[in-house]
Amino acid sequence: MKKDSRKPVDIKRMTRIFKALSNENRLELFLEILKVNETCFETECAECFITDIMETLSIGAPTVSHHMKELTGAGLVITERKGKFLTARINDELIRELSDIFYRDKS
Amino acid sequence: MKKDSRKPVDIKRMTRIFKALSNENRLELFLEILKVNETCFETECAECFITDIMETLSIGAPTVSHHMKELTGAGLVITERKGKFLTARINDELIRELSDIFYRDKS
DNA sequence: ACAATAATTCGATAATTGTCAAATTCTAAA
DNA sequence: TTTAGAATTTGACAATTATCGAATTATTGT
Repeated sequence: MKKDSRKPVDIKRMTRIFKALSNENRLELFLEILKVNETCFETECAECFITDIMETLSIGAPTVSHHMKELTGAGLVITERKGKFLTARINDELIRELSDIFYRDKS
Repeated sequence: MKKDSRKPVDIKRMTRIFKALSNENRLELFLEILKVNETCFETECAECFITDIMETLSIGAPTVSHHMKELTGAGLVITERKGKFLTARINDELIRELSDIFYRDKS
C-alpha cells in the first residue's frame, strides 16, 4: 500500500546471513533446526541436539562445529551448551526480518 | 495452524539461490532491481537498466555480467535485452517462495 | 582419578569464487 | 559501412572456503 516502505538493508550483515545458508551441509543443519523448532509448540522446548543431526550429514565433527559457528555468527541460530551436548534453536527475530525482506505486496 | 505444513526443500537449488545473494556486489545488484521493481505499479514497467546500476558499484563490466548470470541462473531475476541494453526484473514467483520459507506461524 | 563421549581448535589442502584486463560480439546510430 | 557504446567471453590470479586428521578441551559417569 505504501511505496518505498522498506527498511534500508545492512549489506555486510545480510551477505553474511545468506553466505551462511549457501552451503549444502549448512543449509541442511539450519533446516533441521528449523524443523525441530516448528514441531514443538507450547512448552519452551524447541531444542535441537547437534549430535543427532550430525549423524544425518556426511561430514565430520570439526566441520559441523565450524558450520555451527557460521550459523550463529550470522545470527540465524542461538546455541546453548547442555552439559556435554550442544543445542540450537532458531533466532525467530532474524527469521522474521528475512521474511520481511522477501515479502512482496500483492498489488 | 497446521503442523509440518512446509514443502520439502530442494537443497541444491536453495543453496544456489542463497549463494547468489551472498556476495556484497551481487546483493546490491539484486536489491537495486528489487527497488526499481517496487517503485512502479500498474503498467508493466518494472524494468531496470543494468548500465545504470553499474555506475553505482565499484566493479567492472565483466564482473557485473558474471554476477547477473548468477542471479538469473539462480532464478532470482529475469533479464531481457532491450537493444543495446540489458534490463532485469524480479522473478516474483521465486521471491514468494523464499518468503514462504522464512514465514513463521505466530503461534 | 579415569575412561568415554561431545565438541573445539589447529594446521593443511583442495576446491570454489570474485575480480580484472584483453579480446570479442552485438546493436544503434551516423 | 564505419564508429561507438554495451555486454560477454576468456584466461588468469588472488582470496576465500569446505573439509579433514590430529591434538586438545570439556563433561559426565564409573
